[in-house]
Amino acid sequence: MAYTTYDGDMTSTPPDVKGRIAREVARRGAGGVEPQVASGAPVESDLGWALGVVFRRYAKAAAAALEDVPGGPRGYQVLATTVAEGPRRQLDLAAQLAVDRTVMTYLLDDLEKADLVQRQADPADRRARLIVPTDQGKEVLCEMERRLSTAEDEVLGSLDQAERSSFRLLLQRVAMKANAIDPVHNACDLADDAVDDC
Amino acid sequence: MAYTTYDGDMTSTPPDVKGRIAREVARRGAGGVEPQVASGAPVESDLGWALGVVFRRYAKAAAAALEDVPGGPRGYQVLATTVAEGPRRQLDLAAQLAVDRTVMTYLLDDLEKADLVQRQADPADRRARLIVPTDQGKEVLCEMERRLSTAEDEVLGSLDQAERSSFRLLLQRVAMKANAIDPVHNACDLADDAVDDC
DNA sequence: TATTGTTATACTCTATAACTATA
DNA sequence: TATAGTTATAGAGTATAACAATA
Repeated sequence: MAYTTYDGDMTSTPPDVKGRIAREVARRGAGGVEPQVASGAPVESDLGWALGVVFRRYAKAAAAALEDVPGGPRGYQVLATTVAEGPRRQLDLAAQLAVDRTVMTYLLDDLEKADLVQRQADPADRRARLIVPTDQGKEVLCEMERRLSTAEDEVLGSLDQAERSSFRLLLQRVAMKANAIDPVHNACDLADDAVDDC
Repeated sequence: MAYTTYDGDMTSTPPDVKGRIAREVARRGAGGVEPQVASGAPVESDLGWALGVVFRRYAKAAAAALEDVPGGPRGYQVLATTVAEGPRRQLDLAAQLAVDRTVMTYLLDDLEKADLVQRQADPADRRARLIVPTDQGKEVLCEMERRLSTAEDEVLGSLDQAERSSFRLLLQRVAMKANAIDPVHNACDLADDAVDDC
């Protein structure tokens, strides 16, 4: 029957929502004292469920938008990073994108086969390879970003413009903090050669 | 070296953030016309990255909080659902939690082994099994919910009280919409026997 | 000796298919 | 015949370990 893919869990149905409501009702119905949460707004309490649903929905939309890119979202990330930050060594790229270096090998094989990036010898270290985007890679990236932008709008469809930016802002702050606590990437050098049109 | 686990992608480092900044700078530096986004707030635009980071962080915290529950977050969900909604048939539970029925079998094996739930014969259909939580299961659930609540607070640590509830509200709305578009569960009958203290 | 990148292999988790027992 | 649940197995995706080339 094929259900959705495992996603690190905490997604799927909101058990707590209903659970908490049920227990709320039970307490009140039993004539118990008003519990901690005063109002009847227990729905907003299930962060895990909401987070999972939204994340899954976005991941799905993004995957669909990027389906023809080798490696999917990861291929996009490699492309986006190398275009934005210039040539990167394979291992650095792997670390920055939180991809195992062995996986990075396969990923780059696919991207190179599709002529989106190239592996070039690093003049400074003959062991290392520099990953550089091809012209076609840059073009494809532009298209991808357009599609991703559409996907984002789709996901946030229920919010008006003001709410949308408010949500993004709050989410961003939470993300920054989370990323600071448990950073994914260490190499945070913002050195850059700028990139042309898009 | 062991990196993080694949999570459906779109997580890890923010390639677009830097990318868009770089391209913004490039455009302006080149004396180009002011592009669509007027202000210098391109950071808030990377929904995918922020969503991924926050989701991953929460998933990690939740998994840690639930590490001693068989099946982890899924085991918790089974427990929470059966406690909140009463006995459920195995297949219904699987559908509701978006878990394959074959996976549900293993999951319940583990939960039953740990004496958190029981499989009981359904009087109405001798093929079916009703999943009911044990007393110990209910107790464990209470503890789990306490821990999850702590985990939630941790994740939202950078927001003050007002921002926090605003964020939850907006997220909830986005989630409701997403869930409506692509519903995970069909059986939305809110029938319930209430449950005792917690 | 340590590091970059590759390859081969093992492991984890999920989905498919075939089976038993009921309906 | 169709459905609830189980089992075995195949499949996708990731991580580990051993290797060649270079530092």
